[in-house]
Order: sequence, then structure tokens, then C-alpha cells
Amino acid sequence: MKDILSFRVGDPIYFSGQSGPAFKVLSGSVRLDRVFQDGQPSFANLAIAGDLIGAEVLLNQFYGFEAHALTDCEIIEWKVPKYLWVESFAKELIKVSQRKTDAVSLRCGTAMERLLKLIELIRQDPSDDTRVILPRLKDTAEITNLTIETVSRCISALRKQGALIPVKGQTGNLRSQFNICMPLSEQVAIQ
Amino acid sequence: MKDILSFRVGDPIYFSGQSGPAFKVLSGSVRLDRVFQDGQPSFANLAIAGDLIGAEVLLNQFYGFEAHALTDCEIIEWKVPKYLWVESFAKELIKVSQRKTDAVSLRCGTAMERLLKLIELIRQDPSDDTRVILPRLKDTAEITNLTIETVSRCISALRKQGALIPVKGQTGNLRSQFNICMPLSEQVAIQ
DNA sequence: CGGCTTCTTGAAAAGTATCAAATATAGTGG
DNA sequence: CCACTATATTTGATACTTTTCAAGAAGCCG
Repeated sequence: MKDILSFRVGDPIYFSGQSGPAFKVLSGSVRLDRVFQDGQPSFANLAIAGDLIGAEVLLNQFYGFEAHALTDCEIIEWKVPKYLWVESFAKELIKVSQRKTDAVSLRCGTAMERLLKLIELIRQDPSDDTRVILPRLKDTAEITNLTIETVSRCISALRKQGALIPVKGQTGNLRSQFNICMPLSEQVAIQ
Repeated sequence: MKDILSFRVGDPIYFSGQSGPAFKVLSGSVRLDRVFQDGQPSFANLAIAGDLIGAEVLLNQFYGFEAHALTDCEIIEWKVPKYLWVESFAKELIKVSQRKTDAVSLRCGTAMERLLKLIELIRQDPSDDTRVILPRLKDTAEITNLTIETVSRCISALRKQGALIPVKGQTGNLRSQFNICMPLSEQVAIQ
């Protein structure tokens, strides 16, 4: 199918203040940032497969957030027949709202708990729920309100305990791709 | 004007799973919680004057969150003429979304910074922007993802530095009401 | 092969949580 | 209005988690 847009990790999707369509996320995950006057972006929300992003343009004309690919992802312009528009739009906005609730809860609990919650959220890949592709440490850290080092330590701990097993791609790639080898909700120590 | 509903600090406004109207917050602030299967509520969002709460009932029939009065507050049933419904509804949902972005950012930075951001957000009382009524310590702690003790220490520090001056009401009340005596964005130490 | 970015790990410092106890306030009934 | 009880807040001392700072390893790209 055409009209599908693909992005690589870190690619910008749209910028705050610009104009364009709203999109539906088909696969992967997207990070949304609020941009302050000083130009500093700060994490506001994330979107996973099935979520609508950039909905605010449909009312305000301009994007209210900045969107980047958190992992490789595909998105498609969001179009709905007019007679369905109202209900669809509202339904989507409520879903966005639910996702933000997730974002708030990703900042609760210990470092390990936060990371596990994020993995739980992101791995919703219907095609393979034993595999997960983690975002960069920098993004993961900003989403969970931890530091890069702490996130790295948590991931190392999970690897040592065999909860995550690195998947070697064609290259030894940095984009952490893992097989999940135990229920992630179980208690795990950081050390 | 009638049809205005008043709530005292801590009063429940509606419960998750129940049915009822959506409301507009006229004054004060409201806390919204997601309720888990085990009945544990966890902070999801807050609403201040001008915000719409319970919008999800208009689509789902049921409230998706639990609402409590964070401070004394007034709300009114949200009604809009049909021909304006679509646009109004979407506009309100986007405002909800913005507020959740605030909620996420209330969990960033040091304890003191978080508390100051919350005060900044809540004091938006058009009638008197030098006065603020803080929520209970328990609520403040859960919103900022700190502990009651830490929040208490921050407030004490602000009082000692003269940034907040307690307002004695008719009763010596616990509901911390303060006059704000300096730009809250300034650097303040916790000790 | 450089030069760059991202990730990993260690040791020390800082900030916050936890535990415990005292004080203050609100609510209730005499 | 006062006494009494339950709930909220304050404060101190200590423990723990996470941050910070620093250096090195690993992966990426031309």
C-alpha cells in the first residue's frame, strides 16, 4: 500500500507550529515533545501503533507538538469520511488522552519498574509479542525521567538475568532489539 | 447562578464506570485518577478553572476516571448547542490533552522545582494571582511523585524564605492557603 | 581507518524515601 | 465551649536509589 510514510529512529516527523495533516501510527513508536519559548523540547507524550498524532492541526491549523520517531515506524495520513468525522475524531482524542495517562505513570516507581512499564507499552507488536525494540537510551531516559546511565544499568541487569536477550541483526546494531524471555512484570533487582 | 455544584477538598465528584454528564470546572482544581483492577487509584491528570472533565462519557457512556476535589471547587454541567458541539468538543479535548502535558512535566526536576510548577499551575485564579490554595500534602505528593514528607519540607523551606506566607483564615485551617511573595520561578534551596 | 555518536561501567555525591515521633487541626459529641 | 479522637502536617535521623562525573568500549559512517 502506498501513502505510507516510513521513518528511521530519531527522524523528525513534524514540527511544532508547522501545518500539515494528522497521522495514524501504523507501526513502531513516536515521541511527542512540547517546545518551549527557548526552543527546548520536553517530552509530552508517546504514540504507538493505532494512535493518532497531530490531531490538533484539525482545529488549530498548526501542530502543537514536535514529533520524532522513537523507533523505526510507519505512519499514514489520517482520513475519515465526513459523515463519520465527529465520532472518529472524538474517539481518537480520547485514546490520545489515555496514552498520556500512560506517560504519567511511566514516571512512577523505581527505575526498573519504569523501564519495564515502557517495554510493556512499546512491545505491543501484534506480530511478535516476544520481541521488543527499545528506543535510544536518551529517549528512554527522558520518557521515564531517569538518566541515560541508570537506564543502561537497568537494561544490563535485565540482560544478566536473562529477561532480555539481544537479537543480533545483520549488523551488531546499537538500536537495542531484544527477545523477551520472562514475564516482564516480575520483580527484578537493579544490581 | 444555579446549577453550579460545589465541592470541598477531598470530595468525590464522580467515579470510574459510572454514568453522568461532563462538567466544566469553574473554580478550584480537580484531580483525576485512573482506577486499576485492584481498585487502586493512580493519579492521571488534573483540571483547573476552564477545563472540561469527564468528556469521555459523551462517547463511552461511562466515566473513564475518578474525579475528586483537589481544592474547594465549583463545577457546572457542560452543555453546548448542537450546532456547535463538534468544534467545542474537539477543542475541549485538546485542552485536556495540554493539561496532561502539564501533568507529565510536574514529574520533572527536583522536588522544589516540581512543587513550584504545581503552584504556578494551580494559582491561576484570575481574581487574585498573589494567592494560592495548595492541595493536601497527600495529593500534592502523588501528583509530583514525591513523598508527603518531602513536599512538607519544600513548603517549609518556602515559608522560611518568605516566598509563601500563610493566610490565617477564620479557622487556623490545614488547607494551606498562602500569599505568594516572590516570583516562584526563582531558584530556591530545599534546606 | 579516523572521527563521531551511543552505550557501558565504576566510584562518589546528592537527593529523596523511609521510619519514627511530635505537633497541629478538623470533626464529634457531651 | 471543651474534651476526645482521627486525620494531617512537621521535623529529625538514617538508609537507599539515583545522579553525577569520568573514562573506556562499541557501533556507525564517510
